[in-house]
Amino acid sequence: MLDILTENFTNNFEPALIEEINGVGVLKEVKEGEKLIEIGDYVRSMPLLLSGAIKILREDENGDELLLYFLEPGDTCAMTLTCCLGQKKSEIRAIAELDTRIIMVPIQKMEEWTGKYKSWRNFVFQSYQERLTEMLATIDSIAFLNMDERLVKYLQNKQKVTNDSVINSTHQEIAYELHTSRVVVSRLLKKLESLGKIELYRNSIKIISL
Amino acid sequence: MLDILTENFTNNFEPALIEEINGVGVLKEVKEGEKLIEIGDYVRSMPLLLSGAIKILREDENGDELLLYFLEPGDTCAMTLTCCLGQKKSEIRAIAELDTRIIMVPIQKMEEWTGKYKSWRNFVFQSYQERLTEMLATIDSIAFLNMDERLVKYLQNKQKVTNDSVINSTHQEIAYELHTSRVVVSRLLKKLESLGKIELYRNSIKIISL
DNA sequence: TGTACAATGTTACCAATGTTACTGGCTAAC
DNA sequence: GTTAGCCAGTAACATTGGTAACATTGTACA
Repeated sequence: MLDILTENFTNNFEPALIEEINGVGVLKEVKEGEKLIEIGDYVRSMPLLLSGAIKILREDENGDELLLYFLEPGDTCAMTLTCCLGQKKSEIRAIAELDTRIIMVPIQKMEEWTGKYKSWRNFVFQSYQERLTEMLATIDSIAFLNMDERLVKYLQNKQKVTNDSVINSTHQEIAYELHTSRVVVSRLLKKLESLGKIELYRNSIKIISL
Repeated sequence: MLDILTENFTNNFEPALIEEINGVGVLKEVKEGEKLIEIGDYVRSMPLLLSGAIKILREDENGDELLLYFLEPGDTCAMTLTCCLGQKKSEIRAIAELDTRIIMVPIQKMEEWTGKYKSWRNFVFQSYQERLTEMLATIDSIAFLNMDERLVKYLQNKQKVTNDSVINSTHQEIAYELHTSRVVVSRLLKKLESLGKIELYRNSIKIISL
């Protein structure tokens, strides 16, 4: 695990900290589609993402979903931080977008390290910053863009995160994440296909150029 | 200033920290409507809000606005924190919603204190948490609610922040903050009035019960 | 007092999006 | 091979909210 850590976080963390993480952290592997955190869960440890990707979802009282953003290698979940510190329940759902490896660090350590390691503090602050920025981007999309533009952004984002120009999702799944209906997604995808920007197949979408 | 500080932040900060803030902080008074930060500004100091309220706005490339949330006494601007640390430009606009008093703290101090004072760290983390929570609430509103419900929330929020059941805004101003049009706001307000929930006057709205 | 202008009221219409319903194709499981 | 169920395409229609245009009212000020 020391190797993986050094490889992924060496730019940020001093060796002593890497050593400590290695001492208390627990490596966890999750399969694509597996749920990591459910809304209402209490969170007792903090994830450091080594490989793969995790999608963070919001849900309203009717069970309607909305994709907030993706976590990528080197990221941590700022929401989790706050949950840990405040002993609060999770406000979001986290699901592995790909097969993913994470290191789980107990909360107490995380608090101790903020006093002890400058690099850790910077890491935590940077994580918050990134999350706030992602949230702003999400707000921009919902507030200022039409559904067709949101769909394009969604596809681009998905391509980037999975590093694959073929997206293996059904229209229904996309509709959930954008909080719209399957019919609307089908309609807009068909339009994109007729413009030659994507190709549609059963259970998958091939991105040509967006 | 020491008095004001003790009064507003004594629950959070240890005396030594209050002392330090008192030493380097600069008291600033801003009038209602005055702009504190513009999108693209570099931010060099961090605001601690003593009294009044500040509204935080987002804008897209067309100049369309959207109200994100309000800062209230005891709050600080998490966006500013990240801007300071990362030497980034502001992503948001900040305007005094009421006559407001703030203490401006230089960035260098803020970084120093995160290593030195546990209470400061907690304050900063808590600020981030509150901001993330507010952003989630904003996302919920935009994504899951119709305009009539968003308008009601807006009015409730405004009432709470200003501590006044009379809202002194034009329909056009409300439309900007909700990112909709004046006609729509007028339409929906009229409906609320006919339901006996508000009373409409020129330049003001009186909230009866929402 | 009259004029100009800002704020609001109101209507008609349109575009975007959501909803419902039905179709046929594909595929896994038997 | 048959069947059941998921997936996608499509049409028809409903709803929400945005746009344009114009009328009316309130207010400041010449």
